Amino acid sequence: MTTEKRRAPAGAAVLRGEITTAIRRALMQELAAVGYGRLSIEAVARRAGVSKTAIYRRWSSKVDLVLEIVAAAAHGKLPVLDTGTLRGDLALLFQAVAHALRHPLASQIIPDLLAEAARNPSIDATLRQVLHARQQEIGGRLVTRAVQRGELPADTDPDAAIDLIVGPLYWRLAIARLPLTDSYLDNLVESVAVGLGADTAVPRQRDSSVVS
Amino acid sequence: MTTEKRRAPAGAAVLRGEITTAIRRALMQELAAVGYGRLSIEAVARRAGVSKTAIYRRWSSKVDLVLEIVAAAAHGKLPVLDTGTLRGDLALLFQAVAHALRHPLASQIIPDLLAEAARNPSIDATLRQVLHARQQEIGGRLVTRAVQRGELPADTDPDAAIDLIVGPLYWRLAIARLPLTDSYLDNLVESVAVGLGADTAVPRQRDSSVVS
DNA sequence: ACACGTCGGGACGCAACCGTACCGTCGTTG
DNA sequence: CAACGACGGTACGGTTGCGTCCCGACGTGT
Repeated sequence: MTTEKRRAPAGAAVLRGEITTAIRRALMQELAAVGYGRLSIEAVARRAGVSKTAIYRRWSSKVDLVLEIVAAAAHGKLPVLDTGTLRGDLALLFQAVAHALRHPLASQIIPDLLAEAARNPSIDATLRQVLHARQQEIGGRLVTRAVQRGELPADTDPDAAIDLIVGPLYWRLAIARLPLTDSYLDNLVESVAVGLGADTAVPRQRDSSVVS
Repeated sequence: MTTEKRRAPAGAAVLRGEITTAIRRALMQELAAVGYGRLSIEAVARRAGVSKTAIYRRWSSKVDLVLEIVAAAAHGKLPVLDTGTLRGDLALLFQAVAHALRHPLASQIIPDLLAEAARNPSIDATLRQVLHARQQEIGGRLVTRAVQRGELPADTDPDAAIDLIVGPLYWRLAIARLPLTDSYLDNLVESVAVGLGADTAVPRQRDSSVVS
């Protein structure tokens, strides 16, 4: 390999970032429009206003393209949350999830890819990495802190808690596609908190409320 | 139209039920294998061991085929439930849903079609008819009876209740694809019941910092 | 026994897409 | 300033699937 002796690409021989950006945007739109199953490279190229070669020079195949872009888009989303109370954490988490799923692109792409993950190991692995792992981490932290505060029983199952936290919101936004109001979110916070095992009603702190 | 004067088809000129059945089965398998997006009539015909014509004689297009068969398969599933208690109703409903989603075919087909419904009005309408409407009906009845028994507050929002009931189980089975144990279901029944506003757990005192 | 008429099967034309090879273009580097 | 070399775009063969048409086969009703 004489790669060391060749000079680095420069000038017109370097990838133009604007075109890469256009491909990314077109892919997301196309993914939302037709889904992963019907996704075609040619359609992405048409929508982006570039040639197929421009895509194949950057990614080797359809899965590569989708995985890289989706992973990048889903990375660094949810914030670190520590409001001091279980209900505060839940409210913040729900706001973040709701905001993410309000994007029409996300609300169409995510269910589609989750369904595709059931039959495509590569997609499954990537989604588990960027979505599930992240949710488990955040949910696990949320539960752990709540247990430490004494808001939840010590034997709370983190996985079950995540189901209870994420399930209802995901169902409403991504499946049933019903509107989401502030009062609904408030009620959901209370329902989930109580369902997890927290004391009912107004957050009367039992003792020291400041734990950080 | 002289259809009245023509005699009815008979003998070899009548649809053979065995072939119709083979097509149905092949469609479900193919749908689970490649999803609605990539579904092809030819693949269904190959898998069923019949000719394309056999399919086109029965259904006019791909959407017709999928909609008719899926609607039929999803029809008459969930039982009428009235166990006398909210927790009993929930346990029974969860058992039914879990049983339905245990079928690998269903657990792959349903999320796929739900995702496809976001962009295909025909599928959306059909699914709302056979799934959502049914769930809303059952969930609504469950809530109504619980309210009448005094187990739930009178102002319980049926839609929100359905999110809380169906969401966690659907998430675990269809999205996260984690295993489902009896103890998990028991805990889920209790969590959902309490989350909906029912009195906590076994008639212990609400002090219950120790919950097992 | 015969005619009826739909059956399932194979073949065809058409369209879309994949992945690649080739072409002229263009900016940087020596 | 000239050569380098990857750039974006077009064209191409191969593959797959759609929807339709024609064919012989076959079982019932007259």
